[in-house]
Amino acid sequence: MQRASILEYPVEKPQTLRERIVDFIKDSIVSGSLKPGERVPEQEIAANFGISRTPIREAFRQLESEGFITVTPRKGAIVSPITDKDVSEFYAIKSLLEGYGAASACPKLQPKDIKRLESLNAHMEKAAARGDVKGFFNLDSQFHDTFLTACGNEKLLALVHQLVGQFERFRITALALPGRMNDSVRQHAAIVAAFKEANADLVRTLVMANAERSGGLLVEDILKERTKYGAH
Amino acid sequence: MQRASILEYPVEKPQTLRERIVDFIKDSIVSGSLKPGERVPEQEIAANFGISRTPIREAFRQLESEGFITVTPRKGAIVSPITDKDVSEFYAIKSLLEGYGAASACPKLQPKDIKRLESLNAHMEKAAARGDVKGFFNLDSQFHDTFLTACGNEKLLALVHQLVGQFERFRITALALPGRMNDSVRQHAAIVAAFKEANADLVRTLVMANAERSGGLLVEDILKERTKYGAH
DNA sequence: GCCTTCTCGCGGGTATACAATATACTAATA
DNA sequence: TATTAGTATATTGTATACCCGCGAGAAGGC
Repeated sequence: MQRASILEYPVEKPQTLRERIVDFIKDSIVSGSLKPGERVPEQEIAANFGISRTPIREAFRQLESEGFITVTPRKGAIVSPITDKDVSEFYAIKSLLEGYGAASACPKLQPKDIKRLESLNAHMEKAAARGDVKGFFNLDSQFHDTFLTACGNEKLLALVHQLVGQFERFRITALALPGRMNDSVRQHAAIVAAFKEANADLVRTLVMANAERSGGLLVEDILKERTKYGAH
Repeated sequence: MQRASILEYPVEKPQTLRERIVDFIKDSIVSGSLKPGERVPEQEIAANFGISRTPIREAFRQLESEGFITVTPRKGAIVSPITDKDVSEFYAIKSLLEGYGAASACPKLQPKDIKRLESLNAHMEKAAARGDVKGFFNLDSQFHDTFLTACGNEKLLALVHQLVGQFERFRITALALPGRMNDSVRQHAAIVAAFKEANADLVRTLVMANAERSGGLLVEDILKERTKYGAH
């Protein structure tokens, strides 16, 4: 039984094999090394990790519930395909939930929260300048989490996290679209200004616009890609 | 997410043992025979069903992801405790999602959908008159599903289903509060009228009010119960 | 030559055995 | 008597073996 000698994660290290497998597969899907529609055979993973199928099967159940993979009995698991409709629907929901969260957070936001938002956006501007999509993405997540946490609705926060986790690879694609990061920095600045004014309705509108813009651009991009492939 | 076990015709039974276990535990929790905080030992279930622990453990992973149980490694599973804060947060989110879904469905709703809504509400009125909470609940679910389906956002529908499934026992409690069913029938009538006018904003407002009223009354009731117990 | 059917093998579903850990209980000591 | 350390037991985590459904490919009939 190998113990603790596998791989040390920075902060929180999964305890059970199942959790490690869940993280591994999620990362593989999000990073793109596992593509939508691709099969995910239990035995192969078991062999690669040198473990039995049991923890892997349990990981599959969890990943299935969270929407990462699709399992058909007696046939096996594949990475869940995601269509432009899925993306479009996702952004509509994200926009709604974040808009509400932001508006709710508005009267509760502390000066230090505002400072944090400003600081994060400043860092995002730098990340945009050097074209650091991944860094920008992380800062952006923190930006949104700041007001989603402040709004106090923990279920909302958890729900948004679940959704964005599933669509992470698409959101990164959206940020990588030309000009999108700088665009987003400007939108964030407007959001912070609205927070300062404690204008909840404006905050909601701006936050929703931020999400919808990302979504709109991304769907457009996906359709363009599809047309390109369709022409071939 | 699994299909709702409520209105399901007994045509197709779950194929795998795991699915059967998932349904069984869900039903037990929703019906109240498994209480929040109560332990859910693998072995006991395995013995009762005369099967091994393997399918049960897989069912646990799924139930955990859907929020029904809470599993701590090497300690075991308990039915997820639900606080008044959870209920309050749930209704806030339900209100948001359904409000949006209703508003989106507004311009798309066909005459037959409106007729369906009216018919369902008429049946609800009868159910209310004879105090049939469970029947009312089923009709109410169909009522909401009608416009959530019409809105076309499948992810939204799935998300709402996941949430309401988890809070089913509380929603039934809410309906059982004195006068709530007749109250709800009146609210539904107003919603149908707004749909007929194709007034999307009004529809959204009314649908949100419908959810918030249930939530408010239920939280009130929970707090009252708690005070009562605290006095003992 | 094509279609049908049977068989076989791959892979997922389940059972069982074993390892590891948390909790309860006991006992010993201050 | 109270506290704590040690042990026993129960329960979860993991590994392995077996079973069976499903599809691919071979074999035989038309």
